[in-house]
Amino acid sequence: MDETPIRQRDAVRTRAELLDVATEVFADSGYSGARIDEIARRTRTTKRMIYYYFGGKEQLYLAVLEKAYRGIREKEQTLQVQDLDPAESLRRLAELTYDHHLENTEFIRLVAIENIHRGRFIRQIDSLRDLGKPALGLLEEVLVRGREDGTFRADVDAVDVHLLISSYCVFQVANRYTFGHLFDLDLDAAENRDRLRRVIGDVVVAWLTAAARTAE
Amino acid sequence: MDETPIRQRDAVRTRAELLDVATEVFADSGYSGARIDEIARRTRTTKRMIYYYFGGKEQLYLAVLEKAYRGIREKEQTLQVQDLDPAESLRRLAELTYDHHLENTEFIRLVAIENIHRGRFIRQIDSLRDLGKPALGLLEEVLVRGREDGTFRADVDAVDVHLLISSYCVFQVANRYTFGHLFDLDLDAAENRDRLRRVIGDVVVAWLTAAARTAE
Amino acid sequence: MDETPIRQRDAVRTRAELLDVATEVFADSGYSGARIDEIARRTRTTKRMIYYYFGGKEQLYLAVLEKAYRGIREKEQTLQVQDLDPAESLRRLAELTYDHHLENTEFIRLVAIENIHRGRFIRQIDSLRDLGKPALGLLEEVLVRGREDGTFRADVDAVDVHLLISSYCVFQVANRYTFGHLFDLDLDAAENRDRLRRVIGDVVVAWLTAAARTAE
Amino acid sequence: MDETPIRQRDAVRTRAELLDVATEVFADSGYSGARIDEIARRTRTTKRMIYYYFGGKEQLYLAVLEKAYRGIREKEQTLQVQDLDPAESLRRLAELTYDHHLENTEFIRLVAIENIHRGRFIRQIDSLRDLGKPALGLLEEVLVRGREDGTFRADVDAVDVHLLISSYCVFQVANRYTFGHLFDLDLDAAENRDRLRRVIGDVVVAWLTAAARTAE
DNA sequence: GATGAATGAGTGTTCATTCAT
DNA sequence: AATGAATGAACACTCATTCAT
Repeated sequence: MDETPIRQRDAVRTRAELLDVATEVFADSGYSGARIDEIARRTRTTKRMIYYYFGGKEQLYLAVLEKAYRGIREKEQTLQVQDLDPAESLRRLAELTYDHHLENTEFIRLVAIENIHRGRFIRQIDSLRDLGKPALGLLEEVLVRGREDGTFRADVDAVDVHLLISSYCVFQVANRYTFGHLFDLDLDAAENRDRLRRVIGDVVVAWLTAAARTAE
Repeated sequence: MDETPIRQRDAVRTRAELLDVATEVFADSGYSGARIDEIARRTRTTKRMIYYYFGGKEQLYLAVLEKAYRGIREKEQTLQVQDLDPAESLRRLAELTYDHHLENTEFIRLVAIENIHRGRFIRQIDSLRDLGKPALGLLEEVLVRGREDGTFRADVDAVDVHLLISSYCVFQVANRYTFGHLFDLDLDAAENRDRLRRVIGDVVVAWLTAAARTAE
Repeated sequence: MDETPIRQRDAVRTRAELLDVATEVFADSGYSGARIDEIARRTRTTKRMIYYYFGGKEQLYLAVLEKAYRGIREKEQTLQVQDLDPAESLRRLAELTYDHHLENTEFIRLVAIENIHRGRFIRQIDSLRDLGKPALGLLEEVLVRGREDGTFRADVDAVDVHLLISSYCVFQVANRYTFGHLFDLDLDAAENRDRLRRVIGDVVVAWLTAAARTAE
Repeated sequence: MDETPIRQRDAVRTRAELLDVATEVFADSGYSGARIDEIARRTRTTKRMIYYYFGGKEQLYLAVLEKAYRGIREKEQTLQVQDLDPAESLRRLAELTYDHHLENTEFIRLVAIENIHRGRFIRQIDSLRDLGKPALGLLEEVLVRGREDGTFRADVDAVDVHLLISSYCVFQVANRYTFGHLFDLDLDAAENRDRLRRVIGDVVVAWLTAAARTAE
């Protein structure tokens, strides 16, 4: 099946390895803090190859960023909540998002790094523009079902719900160190996770159902 | 009245100026990305003074971090919500926090940077340990009032409410660039602010009042 | 014959040149006083190369130290005194050592520098541990021959003889400036050398033969 | 008796303290390696005072050097060997010199440092020129007595004997680290001192008496 | 006489990158 | 396609010293 010549297959593998290691290093140290030398050292190749395959530090970072975003969106596509009632679907969606974020700390860190740089790099990756929107589709679907059966208030946008859920879940990962230090609470500890996951479910359901009930 | 010698007054001013400029530069470029030379250049003094007053890049960053946290907590102390009923107090608190964060983007950025470094620096500043806890006092007070008059559910902790509000408000600032790029929504735009502020108020009130009503 | 690529041959030459110049500069100015910039300036390359080839100032100094010691020991191996009677062999050995030291002032200076640093650097060079011992072999041989034919006293160790000779010869070079200033005697002047060389020969022969005669 | 005003007495004490600490630091680290800041830190005053009292690093070092040499010569004046026969006097002188050097390692180190700098500093201190010569007086006296009673050979100069003894004794201190490393012999260890002291006594007596006996 | 504040010039080191085959 | 050698520019930091009262 795979008729790619050995040399080329190696090239592909080398490229992939560089990308993986670079992802780790950038996520770990930030863009300025990451060292080309360290990336190379953690690889079976030399740093010369980074220039050969990617052209430079910035292009390598761009490749890391694009791959990370694509990977995360692909995983999101697999969420399944259709067979539940609207409120339960919403709660489920929030809690799956919560788990999803805790499992992808590397990605969340890359996003934080990118924001430190005011989105200077992501703005260069056109293919990522509006990449988020499809992710709203599933949420929108749930909201429509909830509005139709009168469970959910009608004045809340899918993007606002997404913003709320994302904020909460991203914060757990992105701000875990300062929050932990100041409030003496380990957001990453297993014993807190169930409660923290339930909170975001409770919150979104309460929010979406609140006004609806009020309107009764 | 002020008999401090001129030279010493200058010293205080020079130190303060260095700290202010360093705050800007670190918030702008991160720890690794910040340049001692740039900080000095933007000042009336030379980079030699950074070593004279602070000892080095790391100590300067630590001073920046401590000052930023102290400043933010002092501002928080001035919030006033006592004369409102529990739900309105809570909404008010959330919305004031929202404004507060949007006005202190530099601080939020420093916090993000610190988290990229896994809290390595903040951990060295003992005076900041548990600095957050007093900030919970006001919120706790509101929750107690709400529980007492039956408005609020009793099973929600102040720290969890604070986590929810902080997440939402921090995200607005910290993730504004990537979120804006992916969802084509400018979280910083004036035309969105009122709605976004109202959301967090609605959310916390809905959440805290939801179970109470349910319990009826 | 030599199929080493030009680039690599250059590399070897560049490294060697750096080492030679560094030897001069360290011997001249001591470890702290030596300047990386000056070493580079006296070379066809840049100071960047010092870091490329050696890693830093300390490693360069270590390389200088090791090379200097190895060079000196290699030269010592070439001494020939077998065909003389014990007393003449000993005198010859002392006088050759004398000449040897006067010809290697750079090495003696490096040794003095290293002692100022309490042997902190040489202790890191395992390959130099016990490097001196082989140097004792030749001397030991002469002493044995002298003891066997009754010329030499039997209660003197080779290492003690070596210590005496070394002391005298090293002092000529290492303390030449202060001794010259205080006693108005130029230890380096050609007109003094013959007498000073004869002294150490006389001394060791007198010492080793003294007790033997006494024992008669 | 001492009517010096308090302020001036303090000045004298401060100067003396600076000199003592500077002696330690220079002897420890060499001229380039010594730090003005460290000297000040180990003092009850500030580094500004070094400039006030001495003018700069070089002048401080010169003061240290002069004081060290004067101190050492004063101690040497106290040696007493008159009441022994020539050979025993000579042996005694060599062994006292040996002890003297082992007790003044700081001075020996300063001398080594000065030689590293090719006597550049000591040459500026005219008062030290020929300071050594008086030290030869005692030795000269012994040699004369020995020649007169036929014990000592007549063709050996006091300065040559002094050179031999000095070489041996200085080496014990100045080269103790490298010699120890290469020959695995601790020149500073108590268990070696008696033997090493006896060696220099044996050597000079053997040397001075050898030719005399030969001449018989 | 005494001193806290300030500093210019350099010091060892590191960075991402390109040269030359 | 692949690579070992080389590098300019910048980097954080330190030194002995002087300013200004």
